[in-house]
Amino acid sequence: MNEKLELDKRKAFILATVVYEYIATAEPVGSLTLTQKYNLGVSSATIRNEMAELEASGYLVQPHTSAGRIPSDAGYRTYVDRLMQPESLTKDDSRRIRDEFREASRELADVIEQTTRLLSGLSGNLAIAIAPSRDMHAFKHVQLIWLSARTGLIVVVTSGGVAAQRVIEWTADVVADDLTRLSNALNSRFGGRVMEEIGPGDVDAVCAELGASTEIRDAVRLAFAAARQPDEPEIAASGAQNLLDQPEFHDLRKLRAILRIVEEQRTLYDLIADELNVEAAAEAAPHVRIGHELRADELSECSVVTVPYRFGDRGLGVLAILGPRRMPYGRLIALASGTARSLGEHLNDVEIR
Amino acid sequence: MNEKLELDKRKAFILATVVYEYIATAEPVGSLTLTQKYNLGVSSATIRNEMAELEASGYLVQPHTSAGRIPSDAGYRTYVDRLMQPESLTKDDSRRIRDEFREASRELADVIEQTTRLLSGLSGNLAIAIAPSRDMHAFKHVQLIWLSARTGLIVVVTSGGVAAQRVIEWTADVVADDLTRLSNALNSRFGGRVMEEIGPGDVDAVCAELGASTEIRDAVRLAFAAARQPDEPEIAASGAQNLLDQPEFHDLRKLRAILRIVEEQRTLYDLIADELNVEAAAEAAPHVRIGHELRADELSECSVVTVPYRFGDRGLGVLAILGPRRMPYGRLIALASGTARSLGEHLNDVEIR
DNA sequence: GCTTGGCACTCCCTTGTGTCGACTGCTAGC
DNA sequence: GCTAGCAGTCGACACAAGGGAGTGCCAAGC
Repeated sequence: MNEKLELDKRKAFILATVVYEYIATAEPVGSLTLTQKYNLGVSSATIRNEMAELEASGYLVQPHTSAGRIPSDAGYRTYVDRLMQPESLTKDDSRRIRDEFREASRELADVIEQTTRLLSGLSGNLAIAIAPSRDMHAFKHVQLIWLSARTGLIVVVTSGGVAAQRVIEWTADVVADDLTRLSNALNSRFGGRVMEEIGPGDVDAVCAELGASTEIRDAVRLAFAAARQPDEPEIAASGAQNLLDQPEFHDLRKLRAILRIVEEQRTLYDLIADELNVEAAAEAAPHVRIGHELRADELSECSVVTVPYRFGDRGLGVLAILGPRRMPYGRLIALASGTARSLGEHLNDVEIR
Repeated sequence: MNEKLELDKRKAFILATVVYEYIATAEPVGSLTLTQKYNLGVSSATIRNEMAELEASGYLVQPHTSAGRIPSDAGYRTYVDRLMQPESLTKDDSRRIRDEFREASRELADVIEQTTRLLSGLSGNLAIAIAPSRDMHAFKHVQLIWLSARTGLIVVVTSGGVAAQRVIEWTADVVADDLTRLSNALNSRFGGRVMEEIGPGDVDAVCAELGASTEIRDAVRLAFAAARQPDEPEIAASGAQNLLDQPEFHDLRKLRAILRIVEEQRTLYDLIADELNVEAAAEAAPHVRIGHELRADELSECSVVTVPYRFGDRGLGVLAILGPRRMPYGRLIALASGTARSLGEHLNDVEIR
């Protein structure tokens, strides 16, 4: 790969057209195709010269001598950053998104999953969603419920809904009144706070005041910990079978590598989650990572579009679309952004105030 | 397909060996292979005659003239029903199952998913689990929780854990005391009952006695309905990428058809759920369906092993393994049965009494 | 009458060959 | 700087030949 010479207008147009055409056809693009299908005003020989220079500069590559050119990572990157024209949602997509969220669940986990289904259906790729971070949720309510002398239930509610619930078994008998008093004390102490402000120490303090047993204290601690940070990352993915339609995944090894990533939620989470930190402060803008930019060999022929979405000022989640590098970036960015916006609005609507 | 003549001992052995060998190698089995790898005491010519008769009777088929034989659905069926020797769990599998459940979650949805992960890992196929039916769960507790004048939370607890929870918004102000009184009334009325005995009429009666608003009544009704019968079937599947390793799924069309079935939970549920009814009364025995017995064209080259599992006397779920017809039935039946047993025990342990 | 060795036959799969077509790079001329 | 023309490269495809695995059948043997 040589020096990246600044692209003159014609080179830029040729590069953009090659990317566009390759995305559409999945076939290497030759000089003749370009002159025939697009009005370039010059002959194919000229295009050949230009394409040779674009290849020397690292924007295009040639699969083999007698084939046309396909974009390199750098070619896609330039296309996405500078050449492509932004698209907006079509009326139809817009309507489908609106309709979907009109009937969406109030339950966070369900919403997340439903959203990936919607987005994978619209985009024809694999869609992923990470639930909004919970640290900024407002504490709403905690209730310890007496089920029997040796069992109870604890429920923590935040502005995002039921954030933790668990059944507890105790080794010593517990009285219902004690649980009620503790619930009341916790509620009055924590009311108005944001979840990230409530640490184990705060729980301990309240429990100590009321003389709660260590068993009860531990249960409350665990519930609050789970409310802030669930055991497993809250993530959903769907539409893996869409990838089968893409010619680049007809190679079984690549397909297997990707399916493995999707089934292992942890790696999937890691793949997307850096967006949570990077973009936390910045404006919620779509972000595209192409091929090797994903820093995963299995994904070197993939691209990912990520869009953070806001849950009021109460947390940040991420939507993502994963597909072949040869993806319609403009449309997918519009889809992801539009869906993220509607998702944010929906979450706002179902927020507990 | 002709008359199914009763198999004499030698035919039975040959059929069993062909199935066994084909399961192991995925290659059509010829007469020479049989005489060389297995001690049959007769020449390959004799085997050829026998195999021709087995084919005439419908137990074997020949992919093409110059190939060996592979089992037909009927061949697999006979193998599974009468020829195969039952296997028991290996020490190693046994240990892995035990270890897994030792650390398993108490949360039903998590357990189900964890189980499919375990079973797909052990079996190298696609594993599916349907959560136990809830009708026989014992009602334990219902709690209406006041969050604010216009919002509340309702939680229904059964012997299986938290069966329903939902946040409710009201259009008229609600007083905390009313919710508490209603909770108490519902609890004392329904205590000791089984969920299937609690209908909307019963809820209405209690609400009417306490003069609860129609809004509150509807919320309670919905919560009880959801506790008995969730909106979506509770089902989990994992290990789809295992199927990629099987040569029969290297054909992309077949693969896509199967992935589609797996991603559509509804069809997956329908595929497995008849076991719930059929086996409800019978003893919890493994059941194998082979090829066309599945009554789905896309699955004509697949088999499914299903094993019901009991949650005490309180409900019935199903574990299933889906894979190519050419699956190691003995091992998979042992794995599914063993996992189902451990799952039942685990659920019993975490049951709320 | 069952079994067996032998043999002709079938058909898939692999390999090799040749043709075709797409595309390139280069050169000479405008 | 652009273009037409041309030779060269290489993959895709079709086709034929050969090898190999396996069969069915038959005649001979125990």
